[in-house]
Amino acid sequence: MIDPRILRTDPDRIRRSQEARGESVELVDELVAADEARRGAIAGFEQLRAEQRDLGKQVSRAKGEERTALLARTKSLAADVKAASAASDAAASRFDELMKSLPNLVFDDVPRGGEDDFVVVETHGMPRDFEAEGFAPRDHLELGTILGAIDVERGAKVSGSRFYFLTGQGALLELALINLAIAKALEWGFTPMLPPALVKPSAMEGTGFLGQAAQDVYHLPADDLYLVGTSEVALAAYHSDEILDAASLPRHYVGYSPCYRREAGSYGKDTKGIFRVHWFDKVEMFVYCDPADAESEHQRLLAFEKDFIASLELPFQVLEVAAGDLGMSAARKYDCYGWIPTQGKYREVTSTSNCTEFQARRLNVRARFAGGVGAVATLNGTLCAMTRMIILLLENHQQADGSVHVPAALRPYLGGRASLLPVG
RNA sequence: GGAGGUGUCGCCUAGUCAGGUCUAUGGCGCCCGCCUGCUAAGCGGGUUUCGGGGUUAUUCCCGAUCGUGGGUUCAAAUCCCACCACCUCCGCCA
Repeated sequence: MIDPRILRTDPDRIRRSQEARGESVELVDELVAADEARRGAIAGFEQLRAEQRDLGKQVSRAKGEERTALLARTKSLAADVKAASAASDAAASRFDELMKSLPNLVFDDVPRGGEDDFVVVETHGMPRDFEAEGFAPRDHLELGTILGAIDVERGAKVSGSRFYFLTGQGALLELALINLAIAKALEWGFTPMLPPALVKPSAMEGTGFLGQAAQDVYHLPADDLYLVGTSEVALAAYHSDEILDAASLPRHYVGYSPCYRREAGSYGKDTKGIFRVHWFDKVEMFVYCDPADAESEHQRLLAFEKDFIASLELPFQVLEVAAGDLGMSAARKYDCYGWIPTQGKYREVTSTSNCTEFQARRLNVRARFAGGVGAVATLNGTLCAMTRMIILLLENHQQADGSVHVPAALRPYLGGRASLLPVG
C-alpha cells in the first residue's frame, strides 16, 4: 500500500504511475472521495464518543433522580455512538480496500510499455559459436538425460506435467549451486535463512501476490495456507508488525526455499524440460532498508546477481523491465537474462525488484527513524533459481561428447570435479 | 488432537474476584535538563502505537488502543463468547 498522504499532496503522481502501468486512472478519484468520506465519518464518531465519555463521568458521580435523568440521555446517545462507529469502520475499510488494490508507484524514469518494451542495460560475455566448434548443441533435457541428471518422465509419472526429478549429478549440481550461492551471500554480509514455504493469507496479501497474480498461487483450503512462489513472501513477513531499530538497517537476508507456481495461463509455453515448472528451489536475497537507501540497495542486489552469473561463466544481459510488466509491488525491476544456445536467445534467470515502502506498509514493517516511526523499504533479488541456472550451465558449458565443463567457482562444491560426465 | 495455565503502552509489573476520577500503577532501560573539573550518583521532566485536527521549528488538542474479534452495559483492562499466540502435561509423529 502506498502512503495515503500522497492523495492530498500529489494525486497526479499516482495518476502518472497508473497510466504508465496501463491501470485504472479513475481509481485515483475514487480514492480521494473515499478518503474524504473516511475522515468525515471518523470526525463524526469522535465527537459523539467525547460526549458519551463526558456524560458517563457525570453518571458515575450523580445520585438519585439526577442519575436516572442522565441515564436516559446517555442511553440514546449510546445508540448514536454505535451507529457512528459502524459508519466510520465501514468508511475506513472501504478506503483500505481501495488502497490495497492500488499497485506500487512506478518511478517516473522506468521505461514505458509492456512485456516487450524492456530496455537492455548491459550485455556480458559472448555466446559460444558451436558451429565453429564443429557440433550442434544439445538442449538441457537431452544433456540431462545423457548425464543422468534430470528425469522429467518420472516427474510427470509421480506428480504430473511440469514436474521433474533431479538425479545423481543433477542433484549434486543443485546442492553445489546452493552452497556457492550461500557462501557468496555470507561474504557479502547476508544472514542466511531457511523460511517456511507455507504462509498465511496475510503474508501472501502483504507481499502483493493475491492481486492479479492470485491465479498463479497454490492455496490449501483445508488450512487456509498458501504455498509460496518465492521465499520473498516469508522473508518480507518475517518482520511484519514490528518496529525495527533504524541503526539495524539495512538488513540483508538470504533465504533458500522451494517455490511453487501454478503457471496458470502459460499452457503450451515452455513445455519442454525444466524451464517452466510447478516447483523449483531458489536462493533469494531480501533487504529491509531506509527508503532513502532503496535505490542504491537495488543497485547492489543487481551487482550481486551479475557477480554470481558471471562467476559461472555464463553470457547474459541485464534488462530494465517496462512499467506495464512490473508486478504489483515493484517500483522498478531489473531482470538478468542468460543465453540459451538451443533457443538462440536470452531468457530470464534472475529478477530484482525495488518495492519501496509498498510491502512494508501492507505488512506493517516500520523503523524508528530520526523523523519518527515510518515504513521501511523492501527489496528482493534472485541469487540462484536452480532449474534455470542448471539449464544455463548444461547448455552453455556442454562439450561435443556430451560432458559438461564445470566452472571453477563451482568445483569446490562438487568434490573438485572439473566436468560432469555422461553415465553409461 | 486432549487437559490446564498465561497474555497490561521497549522489558518487568500493579489493577481483573466486587465494571465508573484507570485520563492504566510502580520499577528498569532510554531521552532531555539541572548539579558536577570529567564520569557515576542525586534531583526534575519526558518516554505505546494508530487515526483526525491545529502548526509545520518545537509544542498542542481530540478519538481509539490492556493478545485479536464480537457481545452485555449509560459505562469494559475488569463480566460473557469465539479465536490466536506462548508455556506445562498427555496422546500421536519425522
